Amino acid sequence: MATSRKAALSERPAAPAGRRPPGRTAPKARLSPAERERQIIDGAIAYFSEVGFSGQTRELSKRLGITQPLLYRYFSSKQALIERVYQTVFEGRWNPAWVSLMRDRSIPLRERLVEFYRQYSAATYRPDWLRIYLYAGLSGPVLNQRYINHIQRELLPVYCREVRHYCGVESPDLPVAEEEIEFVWSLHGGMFYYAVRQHIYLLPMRVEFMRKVETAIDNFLAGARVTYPRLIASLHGAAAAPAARRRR
Amino acid sequence: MATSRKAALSERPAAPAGRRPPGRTAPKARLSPAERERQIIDGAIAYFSEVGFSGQTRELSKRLGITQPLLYRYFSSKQALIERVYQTVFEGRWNPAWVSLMRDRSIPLRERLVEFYRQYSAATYRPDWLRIYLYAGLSGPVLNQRYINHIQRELLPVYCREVRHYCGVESPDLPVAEEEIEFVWSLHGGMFYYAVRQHIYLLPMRVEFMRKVETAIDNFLAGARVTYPRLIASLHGAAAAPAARRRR
DNA sequence: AGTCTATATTATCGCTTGCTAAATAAACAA
DNA sequence: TTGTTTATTTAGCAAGCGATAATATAGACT
Repeated sequence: MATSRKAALSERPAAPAGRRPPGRTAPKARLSPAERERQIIDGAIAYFSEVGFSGQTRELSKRLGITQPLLYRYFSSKQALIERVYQTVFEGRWNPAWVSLMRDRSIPLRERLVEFYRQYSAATYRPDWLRIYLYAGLSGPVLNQRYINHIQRELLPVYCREVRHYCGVESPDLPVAEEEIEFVWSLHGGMFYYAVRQHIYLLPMRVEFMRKVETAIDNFLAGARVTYPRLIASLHGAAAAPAARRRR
Repeated sequence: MATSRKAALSERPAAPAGRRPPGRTAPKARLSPAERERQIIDGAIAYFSEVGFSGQTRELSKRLGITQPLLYRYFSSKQALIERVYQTVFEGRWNPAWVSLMRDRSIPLRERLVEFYRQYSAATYRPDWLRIYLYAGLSGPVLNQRYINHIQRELLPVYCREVRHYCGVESPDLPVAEEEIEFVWSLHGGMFYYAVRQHIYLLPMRVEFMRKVETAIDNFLAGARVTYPRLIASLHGAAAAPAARRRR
């Protein structure tokens, strides 16, 4: 990400590379393939997130300060570049430490959730990520399915077990049910839609994000104290009956 | 443009249905301008919601069973057609009765909310609406801003006052604050994201929508009983202090 | 029927777009 | 220096696209 900023700054050099002062980063001249590739990907993320994937390769190359055929030396087709953009954005911004954070019972659950959304929003609730995420979803569900499934398998079950613990209804033997996953999706969805309103619809947000996060988490947890035990009980009733039968 | 206006004006009793070759449904015959226009718009909604607004007019006309130049007899440009699609989708599916429903205290608030989401989801949480809504937001924020502002001004303040009533903290003099609006957005956002996962990402939803709605509303209201009075109190503290001074 | 008007089609223009081949020039090795 | 390599540019094709003018024809009216 720091690299993306750096690359963005080095756009639009004036002089057509004539000489190369030693020790100075030449703005436009020959770059090493790795460097150039990186620059193209970063530029493509910025460009496509702005105009969508129907944006033209000529305009992209113009913004990069290179000619359009050069793109095809590094990517065999526009589609190949697009898929590289997807991959970079989706796989590059997930932090596995978030799962550990969520599991860390030395911190009150409320604070864990607040801290998680602070970090998660800093990584993904940004215009480029959100726009590419939505463009991707509209052009084909596969990548978003993978992303959602990742969250649903890695993060949310932990989330659920911690909410169980918080509500005093720990059932280590009872696997996390779909109803529970869906239950915590509600909280997550509220945050996501805030980000969409802010960064995609560009609405003036009159309540700061972290303040909203705290309010939403407080309400979620206060409600969970009441409704989560009921939810677990209904699952026990439905799931434990056959299990009990098996036990006999 | 002139042609499309003119065509729209000559809105004859439509359905000329009398002149049909006996025993054979004429597939491609001349239609009245109103009929043809309607057909094009409906086809455009289906087509663009599927492939996005960069879809080609030739392919659209093919699906409609007409030739491509005919589109230009009814719409001066592709952009004009697109804007007509926006207008039809966004303005055509909002039901003002939802506001009255939300205000109807002869029904318990929980049931009002459930019923609202039953109706609202039937109208808007559908692939075509959601896709056009997202495509629109990505190509420019104006229309979505208008839609969100509509919800935010017409529906959510009512929503908030009913939640106040539910939580026993009615303050008719205290205008609905931004914090309260944002508070109820959380609930709404959770529903929206469910719809996106279902209809855009095409994920297998293992908890039925209305069941999720009930769980989410129950949790929202149970939490509100605890947190909403605190929220209102903090607003009173901030807003009523000057008012109290005035009272003296 | 025959006439006329507006609907619909055929043919095509001009521009854009993804992509490629050949030419150019910067870096490097001898 | 000279030669080799390869990053980069110049030039351009072929298909696709929005849009228009000219032409044909369905259907209403007398």
